[in-house]
Amino acid sequence: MDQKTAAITLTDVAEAAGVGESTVSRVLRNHGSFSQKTRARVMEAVERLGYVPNRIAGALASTGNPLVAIVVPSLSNIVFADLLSGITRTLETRQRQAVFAVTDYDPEKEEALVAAVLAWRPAAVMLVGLEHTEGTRRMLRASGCRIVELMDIDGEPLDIAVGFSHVAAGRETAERLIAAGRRRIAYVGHDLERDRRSAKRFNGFVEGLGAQGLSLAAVEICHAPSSVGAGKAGLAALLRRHGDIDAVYFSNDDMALGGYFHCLGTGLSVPERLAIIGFNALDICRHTPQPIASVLTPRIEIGMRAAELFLSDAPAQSLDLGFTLITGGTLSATTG
Amino acid sequence: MDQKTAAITLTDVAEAAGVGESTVSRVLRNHGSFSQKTRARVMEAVERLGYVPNRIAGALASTGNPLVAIVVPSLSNIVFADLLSGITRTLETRQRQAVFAVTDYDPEKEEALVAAVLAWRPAAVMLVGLEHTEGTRRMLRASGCRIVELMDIDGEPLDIAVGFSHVAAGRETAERLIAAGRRRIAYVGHDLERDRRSAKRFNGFVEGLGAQGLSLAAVEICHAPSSVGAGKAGLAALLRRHGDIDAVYFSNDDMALGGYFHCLGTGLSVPERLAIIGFNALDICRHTPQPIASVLTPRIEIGMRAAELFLSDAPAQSLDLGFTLITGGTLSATTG
DNA sequence: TTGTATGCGTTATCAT
DNA sequence: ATGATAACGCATACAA
Repeated sequence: MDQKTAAITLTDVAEAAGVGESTVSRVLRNHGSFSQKTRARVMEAVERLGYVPNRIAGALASTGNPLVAIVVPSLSNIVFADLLSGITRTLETRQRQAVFAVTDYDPEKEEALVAAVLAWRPAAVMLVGLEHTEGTRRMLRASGCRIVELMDIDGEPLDIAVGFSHVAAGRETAERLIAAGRRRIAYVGHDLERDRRSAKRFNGFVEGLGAQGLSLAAVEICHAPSSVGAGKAGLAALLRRHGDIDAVYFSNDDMALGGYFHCLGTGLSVPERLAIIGFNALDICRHTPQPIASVLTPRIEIGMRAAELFLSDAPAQSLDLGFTLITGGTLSATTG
Repeated sequence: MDQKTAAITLTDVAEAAGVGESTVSRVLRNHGSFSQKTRARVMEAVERLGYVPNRIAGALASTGNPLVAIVVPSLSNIVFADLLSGITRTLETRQRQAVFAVTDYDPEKEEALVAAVLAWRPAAVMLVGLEHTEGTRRMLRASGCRIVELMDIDGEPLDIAVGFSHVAAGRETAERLIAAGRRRIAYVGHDLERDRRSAKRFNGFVEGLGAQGLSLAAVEICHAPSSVGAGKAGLAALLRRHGDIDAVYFSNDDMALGGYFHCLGTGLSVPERLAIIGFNALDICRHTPQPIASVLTPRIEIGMRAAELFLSDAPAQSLDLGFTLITGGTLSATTG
């Protein structure tokens, strides 16, 4: 059932066109020289036979592999989907094919998956974050292919890194909250051990508070992936213990959205009684009755720039694409 | 910089272990027979040299290709991310690697991308929906690989189809709205030409209304991809023209969420004045102050089952995984 | 149990 | 401009 029609090959085309194999190869890749007449004959044969070049064979024979490996922690978070979009959009323009894998935020699994994709001898492997197991780092370095670490620049990249500083994002969020007059500030977050970047934001946030002589009034951590439900439950739990807080920093917008829904449901006035700020500036949060304050991260652009750097054979570097605080709405709409 | 360390090959390992190449190959794939002693020597050499098998060469040499191609319309919709998760999760257990591409809902682009992935001679290509260009269908059939069409079973599959009936989903939604006592029913949707499945739901919905002697009281279409913003603007526009409708069917949950936010923002009471129902049952919509009525679609399961069918070499078939109406909340919480 | 040789479908290097 | 031919790195008969 599989090979009903014995796959037709370059050789078949060459024969049908009455030319040599290398000629067909040259015509198809538009590389080297050939007359327009032979070109026409070759193309005719290709059309007639419905020939589809075998890239596996091509990749083996040629030096450069057109495959690019992408390894992300998750797909349920829109952030990584955006990243993927940016990357593939750029890759397509250069005939590159993406092979990808999902780690579920597990460093060991990441190591296994990196090993798996490396077996395809990709021209580059793009992965999220700067934290990897020693084994992962070793394999990556030994592979000789380009390595692109995405979304984070707080640390030493293996080769190319494209992202922004999560520590700075956390710190600036704290500063903004304080500038808005908030003092009893809490944090509601998710699994900090697995999501290293949210941990960095948390640290930056605490540091930002400390710089102004403040400390966290309360912390609620949900030991699970971020989700709207977790944010909602997290804020509810936190308020039960600390009814007096006046602002909450959520580990990301999914969590913040849940918190906001909790307030809507219980009639807690936002931002008067409680300010809310998240992270990522998801599209959804721009359309809630009150837009949710957040930090806009250039995810698609990160993906695109990362792919471009690799495609243009750029030197090793750490590229900071920054972020943008978006306030108003659930923070200081009227507090100034 | 690329090939600083000349990639080490099977031959190198064989030499280092003092055995033949085929022996190394057998040991590594745990296939055929070999003594434990040689096995140890081979593994030692593999470890020492840091050998990573070249799957490109392996795929070319062996008959079966471990690559599976996945072509989806978009990534910004969680639905497809879920689908991907389900597929890759299952594929991983069998050492299959996914190559993927995004069509942006463009049939022509789909054709080009299918051609591109086919060049990798995948064991299967999985794509969304049953509608494809004639060219796409021809290529797919000629390829001889397994074809898995996802998310839709309203039509003739090329090989395997796994999904549910969108027509039925639309029809049942209409029935439920009517059963809840709604009569002045409207529709707010997005780009029906590109998203064929939402068009099918729309048709089923209209048919469902017609069966009860009703017809659509108003329709608002946004000629763009679905989004929260579009849903919000769409409902606002619709209510401006038709203030008397008592229920709205949204093309999906992103749109419905936007509509719901519009109601929250303007104080329109839901579901008393206006019932809202969407499609997909996104996680977010389970946590809004009122859960948004919707149709739960088994996206992850569709991905998993699809991968399983292909892996188990199942015969051509159309597998209906159904859907589940979730009401309450924004529909008939008290209307009975 | 193990090694040798052939082939997979290209690309690339040479001649011609 | 074109055609042999040797890699590419592995799997797989087939022999030993």
